[in-house]
Amino acid sequence: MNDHLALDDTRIARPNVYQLVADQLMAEIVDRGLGEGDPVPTEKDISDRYGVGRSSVREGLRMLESHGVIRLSGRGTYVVGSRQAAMARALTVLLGLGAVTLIELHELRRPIEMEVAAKAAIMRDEDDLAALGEAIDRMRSASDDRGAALEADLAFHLAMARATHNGALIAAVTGVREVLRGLIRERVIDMGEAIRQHETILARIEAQDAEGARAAVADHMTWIFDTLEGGARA
Amino acid sequence: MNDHLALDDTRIARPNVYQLVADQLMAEIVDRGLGEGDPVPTEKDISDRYGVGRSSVREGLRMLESHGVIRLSGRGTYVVGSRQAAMARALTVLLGLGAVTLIELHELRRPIEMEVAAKAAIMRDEDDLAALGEAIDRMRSASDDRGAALEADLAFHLAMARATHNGALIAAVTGVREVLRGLIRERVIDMGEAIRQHETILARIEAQDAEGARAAVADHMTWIFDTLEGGARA
DNA sequence: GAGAATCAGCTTGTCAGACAAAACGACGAA
DNA sequence: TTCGTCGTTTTGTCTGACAAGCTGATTCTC
Repeated sequence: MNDHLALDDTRIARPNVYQLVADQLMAEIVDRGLGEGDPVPTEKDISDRYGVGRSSVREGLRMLESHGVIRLSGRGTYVVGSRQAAMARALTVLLGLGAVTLIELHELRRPIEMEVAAKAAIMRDEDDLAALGEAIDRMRSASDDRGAALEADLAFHLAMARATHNGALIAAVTGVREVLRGLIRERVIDMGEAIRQHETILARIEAQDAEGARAAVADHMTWIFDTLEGGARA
Repeated sequence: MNDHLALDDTRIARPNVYQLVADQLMAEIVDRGLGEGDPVPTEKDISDRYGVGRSSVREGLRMLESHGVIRLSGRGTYVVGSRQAAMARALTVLLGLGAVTLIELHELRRPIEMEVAAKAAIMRDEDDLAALGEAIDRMRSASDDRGAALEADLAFHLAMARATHNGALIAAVTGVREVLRGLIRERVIDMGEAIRQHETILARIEAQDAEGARAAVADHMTWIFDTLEGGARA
């Protein structure tokens, strides 16, 4: 009731209550250091504490939910969502709008993964190497279960992103991974060759050979692209 | 050990009405080919046509609004938003959550811009070259107005992305650009040097020299990073 | 007749209340 | 201890209400 703003000069828009609720709630999540799965206050709680109607609270919650900042637990209450979900949501929207195709998305993925490999070679620690090795082991042991093998494949790329210790690269790889997951699942992939390529990449990262890792991932991306595009011809 | 089925795949999710409204409305925008600024049906119209309450319609609208798919026109009604807004929104959320820092974002930007330059050198047509040249001209003529010069700088990078004719690269550059705009605006930049670097990049693109363009952008990104990081020490 | 003032209507913003469905928690019974 | 019951809590959804801002038509004034 104390909002008295001048709106003629710049693009300053009078903030809506639902927007304020969303901003405030996000600040609260960050300030309290809430992590994935931690409970979010109930609608009534927020409504009472901020002195706003439940409709406005729900609209604010929808904004956070659509970015994956919060999600509905199976039991009907809200909890904090994944920290990197926002990128995947945005890419899904762009695909839905037809502003981006899967081929184009792969052309964006390629330079990102190459940079990730180079940076991972420099920044990786022992835990990162262990995670990368474990992902390859899972690819080997699950070579008869295509679904599990592909999950292990994706886990390798995520572990490589984590090894960079760069949040933006992790978010980008995670987002692209989520969106491509459905596409890749339908393709027939030569798992033996995939494992060999991942081993090469890991060897370069282990040797802290940034340019070697970058080149190995470049080859890997080219191979994946050819595989996917060949299957996509229909 | 993880042999039981992941519940993600088999989970039965009863769709919420607001989610259905958001999906349906987005499908309607795509099917009708609505572009930026085109009007979106009113809340009452949607409510009547879908036979759902206005609350649910508003919650669905909030989901689309938070991704930039729709926005409020100055005149109080909804219109279709920018096609690439979703990426910028996602990055803003990630920054707000503290999952990404501006330095990390720049480390993501660098390989993307390099790939953009290389691809632009191959894909560019005459219109693209004209747009790139015009952006540099605007940088020159506005060298006394720092705000206008920076806008022209950003316009150059956007024109370069457009020259790739790849929606994913355009969205990525646009998103990063929007988020970095605020940061860059506060920094003192040597405009003469910036113009020289842009001219070098354009010359390589014009010559269809993909690797030369990539290297020129790499130098440009390194220079920008040093400038920003120097100013960020506080 | 031309222009200005007014007024009715539409659209969004916000709140309050109502009820159903699902889940939780406490409490007592077997 | 285990199980079933029942009241409470929380989300999902709809309806109704009113304020504020804008649009467009009508009416009034010169």
